Amino acid sequence: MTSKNSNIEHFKDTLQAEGLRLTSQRIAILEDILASEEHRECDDILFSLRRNQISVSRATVYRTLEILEKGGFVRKMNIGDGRFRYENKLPKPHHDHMICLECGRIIEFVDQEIEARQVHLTKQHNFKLVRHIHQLFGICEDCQPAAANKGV
Amino acid sequence: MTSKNSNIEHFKDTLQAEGLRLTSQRIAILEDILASEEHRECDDILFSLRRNQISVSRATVYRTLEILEKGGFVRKMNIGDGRFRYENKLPKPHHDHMICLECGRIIEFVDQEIEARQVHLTKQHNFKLVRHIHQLFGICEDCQPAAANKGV
DNA sequence: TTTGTATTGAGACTGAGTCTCAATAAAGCA
DNA sequence: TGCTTTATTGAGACTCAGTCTCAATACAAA
Repeated sequence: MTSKNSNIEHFKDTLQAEGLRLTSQRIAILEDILASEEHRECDDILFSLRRNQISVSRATVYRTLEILEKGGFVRKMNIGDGRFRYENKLPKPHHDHMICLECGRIIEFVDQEIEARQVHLTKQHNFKLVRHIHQLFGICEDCQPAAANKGV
Repeated sequence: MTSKNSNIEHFKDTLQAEGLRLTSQRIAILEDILASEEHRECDDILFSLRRNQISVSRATVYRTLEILEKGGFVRKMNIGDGRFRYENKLPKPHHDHMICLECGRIIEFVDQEIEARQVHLTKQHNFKLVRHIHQLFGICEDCQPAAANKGV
């Protein structure tokens, strides 16, 4: 609760620094994201808000997600299926993702050796690394029996 | 030329095996792709064909790219900007990409250590690895002076 | 050559995400 | 507190890559 409130305070400061206003919609969206550890698409967030009797338009969710992304509150990710996912970024160190092709489950991972190799490789090409995407697609533990039955 | 013809033969076999027909449009699209080492989007291929006086509809290019992808002739890639890129996959071993945020240039790379770590990490999670995406975004050598002037 | 059917082209359609604009509501100020 | 300025919101129009439809065309087996 304390950390949640401090996040709201931090958000307030971020908005003020940019000359943006603190609205009930923006707070509701941030709170909804802080309360979830999932990797959700815009409509998941929209419907989650609606379940809590909070009515916000889709446009406002997209607009707020953009502000939250720029402010470092959420991470926007593309898993290649045409829709962006957003995850609560605040308490988390950097990580990449394993994505189950069967059930969509997302497992987070980090590996220092890979991180170091990336730096090494980009240096070789005199390429200034800004960010990276590393996604491992496959079948998660739970889906392997099911996938085998389907001949995958 | 010999290898190009053998690729066309291979394509012919692939089509036949699936009960699909060998049409002039399909050959033209494959030839255009075989002649390029770039990572192009659908319209780049379409316009390249038009420059060579070959008229094919956009729908047919998309349909053929799907067949070529399934047959292992092309690789479809998503660099997160909302449009898919296609690259000639035939003579190439597996590789990943560094993508310049300034000019869009794509540099290919492979690293056996990273490949090995991926296998190791997925095994730890009892996750069956099928494919992966590893993209390093940043500023390429040529764009670094330009980017510095813009304050990037 | 005929015939059955896969393929093509043109344009309608889809769906995620963005934009527009009138109505609303923060927030600084009197 | 009320006033005023201007950012924000909501609804729906719009965009754009990619897919689908369907009548016309053209492979390819006989």
